[in-house]
Amino acid sequence: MTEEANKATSTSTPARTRYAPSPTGNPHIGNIRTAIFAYLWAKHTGGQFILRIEDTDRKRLVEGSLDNIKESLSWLGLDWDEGPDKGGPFGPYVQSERLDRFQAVARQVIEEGKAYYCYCTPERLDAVNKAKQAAKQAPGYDRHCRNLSEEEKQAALAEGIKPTVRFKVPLEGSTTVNDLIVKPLTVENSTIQDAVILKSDGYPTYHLAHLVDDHDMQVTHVIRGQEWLPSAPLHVMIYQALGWEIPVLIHVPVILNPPGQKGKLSKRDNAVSVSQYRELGYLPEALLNFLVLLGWSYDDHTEFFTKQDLVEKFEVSRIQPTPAKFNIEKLDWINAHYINHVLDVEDFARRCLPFLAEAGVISPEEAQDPGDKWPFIRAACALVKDKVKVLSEVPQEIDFIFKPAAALEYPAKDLVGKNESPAAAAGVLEAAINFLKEVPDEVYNDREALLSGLSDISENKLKLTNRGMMFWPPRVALSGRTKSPDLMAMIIALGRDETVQRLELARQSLLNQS
RNA sequence: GGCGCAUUCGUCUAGCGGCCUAGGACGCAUCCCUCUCAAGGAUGAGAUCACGGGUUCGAAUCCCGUAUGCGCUACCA
Repeated sequence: MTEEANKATSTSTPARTRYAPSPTGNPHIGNIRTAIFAYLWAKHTGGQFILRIEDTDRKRLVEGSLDNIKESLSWLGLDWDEGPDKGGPFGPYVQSERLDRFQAVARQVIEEGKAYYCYCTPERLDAVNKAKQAAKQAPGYDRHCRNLSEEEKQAALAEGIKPTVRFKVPLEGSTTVNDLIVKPLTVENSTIQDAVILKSDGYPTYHLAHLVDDHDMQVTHVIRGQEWLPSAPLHVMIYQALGWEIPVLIHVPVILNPPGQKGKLSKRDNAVSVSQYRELGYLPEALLNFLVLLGWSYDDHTEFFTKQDLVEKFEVSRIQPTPAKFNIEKLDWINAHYINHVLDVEDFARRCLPFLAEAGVISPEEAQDPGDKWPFIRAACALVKDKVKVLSEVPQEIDFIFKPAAALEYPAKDLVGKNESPAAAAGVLEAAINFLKEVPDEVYNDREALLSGLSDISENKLKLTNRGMMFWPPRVALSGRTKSPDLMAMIIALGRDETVQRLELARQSLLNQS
């Protein structure tokens, strides 16, 4: 590692990083991952993470975006130290509220002869582009206004044209961009356009705005998407023109579509926003864990990281320069791991509440405050905690618990299962009913005791050849399905009355059948 | 079209010149556990490190070309 890189990744100086989205809708999961990297690096070094809103394109604003952005970050646990409506020493943190500053900087560079007013109309720009393309030249601005005479300027102003401001790119030499994860990039200055830095409506473009703000807000590491790499040389030139120190640049690769699909992760066939994953039943800790591992690794074997682990172990230099494909199967695995092995029953059940309400299994009021029903709901959720991948699967897995016994619908032949005849299955049910009716509460509510009690009936009383024959009919009778949660757990969760009633109902239907 | 970045099992990755006959994980297959489904445990298939040239005693690791992928080429970010 070079000395410069060493300094850039040093943890002895607190880093100031930022997430600077445009309020143009729900933030894309790829941008969110970039935000995660920026957050982790700031926290790892004991620095600050800044949220800044880049709303300089008035045409693309989408109502409610800011709330979406804030909610996405909050849900994932990415709290920002400075930002809109939170404030901070370098506010405001919304670019449309900083116009004076951008315009002042633009004026300054013009006065220093490093930028100029451009009076070209969109029509002329378009014509120039077309002409260049027809001549098989690279498209771009022809620098027509770069050396306008005083008369020409006056004439344009007299016409009422509102000029833009363009940066005067040096005609000769080359510019080098140093990036922490991508190799140094050197380009000939002659290939760079005189980009617009201030639009005719008085708003800055990204090139000016982000740079001024990063400088003013003392951002030390610019962590952004790789789509910015081609314009990074321009940014370096502007920094140099301004005489400002260039922050450490880190261009993070994009996230690609899953195997089989081409291109960047797109919403056509995939969920691309944090809120979508939330609705699909993914846990924030799992999404965070997964996203971080998409393009970053700690070592050759660690897969699970809490936010705390990540803050401790995250290194920007270990971000992969290669775009990664989004692989939902791994996300599922990670999510299942958190549900099955990290969450406790109480926590899990609480997180299931909104999904149960959404599916109509419980009422919205109960989801808000389950009250007396909480132990029952919790027990129901506990039944499937170890088999579910996402929270949204829970309702369909346990709705049978909430239905009245008579509402369970299933083919009577399912009850027979491994038994030879409906009569045999009915016999099993009868024995189970008799047992469960009479057993004392301590036994009824003890999983192990129930198991041995039923096993005893199977082996000694009914002389069945395997336990499956004993457990199958009650399983179907209680759940109405052939794939169900643990039998003992269902018996306990349903309670004695409901259990016996369901078993009895099933027994009757078998008797009618035979 | 031009410019740029990238390239290790299907996927995410470890690897920063000899420890690599390339390691881990997801997924897949088989087996074990077992009252169904999961979970868990074990085993296995799966990459001549995109391809072709160099450099070197020695290359997945360095250099150059080609191919492929991705990005940029706006008064959008």
